Amino acid sequence: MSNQEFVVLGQDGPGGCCPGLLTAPLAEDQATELAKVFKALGDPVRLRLLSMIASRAGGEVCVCDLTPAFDLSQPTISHHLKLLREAGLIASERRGTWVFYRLLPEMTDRLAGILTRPAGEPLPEPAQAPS
Amino acid sequence: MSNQEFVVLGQDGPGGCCPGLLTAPLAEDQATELAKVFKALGDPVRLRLLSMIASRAGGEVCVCDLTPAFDLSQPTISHHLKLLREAGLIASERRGTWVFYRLLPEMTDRLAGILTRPAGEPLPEPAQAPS
DNA sequence: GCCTTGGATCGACAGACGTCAACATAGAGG
DNA sequence: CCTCTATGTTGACGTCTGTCGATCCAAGGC
Repeated sequence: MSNQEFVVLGQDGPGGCCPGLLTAPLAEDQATELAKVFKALGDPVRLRLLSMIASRAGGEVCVCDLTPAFDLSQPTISHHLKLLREAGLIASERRGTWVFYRLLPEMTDRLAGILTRPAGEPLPEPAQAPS
Repeated sequence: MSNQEFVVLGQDGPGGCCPGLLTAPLAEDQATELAKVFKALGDPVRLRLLSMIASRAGGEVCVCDLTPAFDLSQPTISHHLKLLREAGLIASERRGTWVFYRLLPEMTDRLAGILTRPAGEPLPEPAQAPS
């Protein structure tokens, strides 16, 4: 069950966290890895699942509490949970009969950092004729 | 050209910004709107395009500077730019012969806020048997 | 007017994605 | 061992998405 295929993401610069996406042109392979995570977030069902998991007091949710919240079959929910897990956004653990999911805050933190622009952004000025 | 179909997103609570996604279960229509934006980010080409636009000194990029950076046809790049525009992430403006794109930082700011968890997150404790 | 150049749009096609029913698997409890 | 419940996996199906070539529109220069 704990076979999450962690997404590694082209690492943070040695000095601080996350080059940015908004500051540097973003290399091709970094873009590919990042896109997988954003793609996992690009579905309403998965967003709601993640939201339900993350906002749960105690930090863990049983699948049996997630499934009835949707008009979807159980295999479909399971499929979406798998995608979120493969994206490195959540982790699962079996305890007895039930499987519990919890948020992996490292990934959401990373995304938030990637989408945050640096404080001293240069003021935009109209560009001239291009090259 | 300025016909960006702004994504509205179920609004921020009156007191502060962005209920969170990580704090409350996220309503169905909010999830749908949010998913559109994340889906726009869920492609390596669009991520690189956004990155190139956002990191450009001056804040604006001509399409003619974006297209040659990819091994893709010009219509394909134009298609991706359209999706980013419809997601509310960028805006375009024609000046003379060329079309310039610029980042709309409101949307990336909003996403960053949505992915940021509140400071005092309760410590996760193993849950008991579910309902 | 015509031609050229920069971009957007259209139509088509292969591949990816969301969904389901059917089946498989893992514990719990007889 | 057998059965029942809770989840994951598989195979199939229709739809959406990324890509292209062909075409069209806008602006400039002749």
